[in-house]
Amino acid sequence: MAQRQDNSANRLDDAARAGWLYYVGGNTQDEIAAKMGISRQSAQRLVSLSISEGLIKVRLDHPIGRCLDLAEQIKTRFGLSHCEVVPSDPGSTSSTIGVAEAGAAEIERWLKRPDPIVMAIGTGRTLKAAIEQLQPMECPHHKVVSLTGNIAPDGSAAFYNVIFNVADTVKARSFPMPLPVIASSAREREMLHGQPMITATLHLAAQAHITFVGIGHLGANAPLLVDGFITEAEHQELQKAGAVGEICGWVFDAEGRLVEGHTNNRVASAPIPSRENGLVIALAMGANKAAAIRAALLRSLANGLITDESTAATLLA
Amino acid sequence: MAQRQDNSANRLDDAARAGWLYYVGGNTQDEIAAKMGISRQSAQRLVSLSISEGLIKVRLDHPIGRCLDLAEQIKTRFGLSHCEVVPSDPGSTSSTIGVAEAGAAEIERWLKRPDPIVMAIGTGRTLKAAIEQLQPMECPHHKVVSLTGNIAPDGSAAFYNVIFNVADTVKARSFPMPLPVIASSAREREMLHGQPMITATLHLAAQAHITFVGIGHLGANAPLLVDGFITEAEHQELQKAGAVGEICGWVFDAEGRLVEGHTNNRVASAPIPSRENGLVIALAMGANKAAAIRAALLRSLANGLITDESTAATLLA
DNA sequence: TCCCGTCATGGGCAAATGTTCATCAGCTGC
DNA sequence: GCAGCTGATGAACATTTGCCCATGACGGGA
Repeated sequence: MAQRQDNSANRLDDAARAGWLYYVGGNTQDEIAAKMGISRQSAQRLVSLSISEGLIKVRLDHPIGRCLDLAEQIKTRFGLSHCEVVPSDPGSTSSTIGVAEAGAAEIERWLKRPDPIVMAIGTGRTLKAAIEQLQPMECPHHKVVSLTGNIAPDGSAAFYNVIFNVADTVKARSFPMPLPVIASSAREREMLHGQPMITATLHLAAQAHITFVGIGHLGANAPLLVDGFITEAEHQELQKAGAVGEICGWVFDAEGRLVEGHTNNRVASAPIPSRENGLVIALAMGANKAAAIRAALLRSLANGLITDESTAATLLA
Repeated sequence: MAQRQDNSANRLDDAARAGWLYYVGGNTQDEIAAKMGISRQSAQRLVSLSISEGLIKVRLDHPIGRCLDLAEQIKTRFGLSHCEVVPSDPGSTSSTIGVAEAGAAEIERWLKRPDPIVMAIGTGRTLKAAIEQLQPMECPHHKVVSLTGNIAPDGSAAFYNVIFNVADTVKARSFPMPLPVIASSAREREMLHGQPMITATLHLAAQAHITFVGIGHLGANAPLLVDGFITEAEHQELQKAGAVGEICGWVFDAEGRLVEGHTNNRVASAPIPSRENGLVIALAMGANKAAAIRAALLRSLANGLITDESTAATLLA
């Protein structure tokens, strides 16, 4: 067992070393093989392992003119405090590519501040992808608070709740919400929210200086539905009620108005923190989310956005 | 002029976009060429431009990354051909931890070579610890030669002379030096070195392709003193003469110059093999050795180093 | 003890990448 | 208007990389 762990730890060490030699040191795989005393094929495997394990992180440090233009236009059109547009890869089917990296960079910028801040974190695939790009750092002076419950309907941990990942990576004090994401009734929600610890966490969330949220759509394969937070019937009801998107489970229509009744009566998430006193940045891209994003921005459910070029163009069209 | 700026800005924009598609998007250069409507060669040039312009930032998220960075800095600063930095264990008081293992790995890499080589070996605690980590192997085609005598002042075998251990473990032909470490006089040294077998061994040592040495300090509890190779009086004289360290008994000052006279007149060790034609790797770590290590590297008494993170940081400070 | 599944290894090959070189467009100065 | 220079371009070639596969080592279980 110890042997096993040694081996796998060594393997990662080796992968890191190979990845460093390759990407930072600029060696060829042959050179790496020679330096590490292994075959070229093994070196290749280590290099590729260093990528697949996420040891190597690549970031682009240059604002592309067109993206800057789009960002500026979106800021003006929707009255945002912050907007970032990353290049699109027309061929890629990834729904987070680029936005995750840019989101991570923005989160890091906030965490690097020496003065203590409260950062609120939503949930979702995009946010999770962003968190995975975070650089490990030491931020014991910041507080990171989750806006959503971390219990899935089947009782397991909600997979896309990322508060623990964040806290682990940046060593900040974390405030999860030990709640279901959507309660079984309005009554239950009130009861849960009445618990002193939850109340305190909700209070903290409301004070967040900076918030990062994902935006979910409510079309076919809506994340809320796929992840089992709502039933097929509820999904159809919500669609019938005009719902186009959701943030932390809070469902809104094409004008960005929260849908009255339905699941919104039972969502146990904290309200989206104030956009008057703080910055709420949404991370979202993709044609199928465009309507949801536009709606959220119209009513200022978020006052910041990180998206990609083609989504930005769609929003402006 | 405006035109010029536009062009160069566009070019950087394109470079950024190409670099992004390549590194973040994972496209091939052919795909980038197609998407951007340029030839593959142009795409290649843009990608390479994005690197040379520093637009693309690669980061390695692994403790080992810091070590590799330090190693690179030390190589540059001291003009070394080889440098390896192992992670420090802040809690450990061992003076060889990590370095011994890394040294053993490096020795093994050399011994794995199919073409015959001459490996010279110094002496000391660190080196002994490294040898103990060696994997048994069959290397009858290599020669291992000792740089130092193996007779302690009291006539016993010098404890930290490791040539026999090496030879045993790797089954190489070994060439020990049946001499005292420090002769009783310069005359005696000349006489001893005049013996045909010794002369042959010294000649062999001078040709070493690869040499591993330890570095000793000359502060309190200097190994030379503790092991009885020099007297308390000699120790004080050496310190007064500015000595800060020694390699194989050859004492040098803070600039890495061999101290004239004193014990250096009587040291029976072979001279340190050529750093022009071969690689001389020093294994050393620890705050109390830092001055000695720095001195040795400044004058290129060694052109390779294996050390630990905190020592590396000290060397660069 | 032996069998079988798992996994690392290195050979071989196709794809991708990097480099060199001849060419050519566009600009500068005469 | 023209020679000369600079820098971009793509063809051709050399190198490097990614991947598949046969092989063999290792470990767990019958």
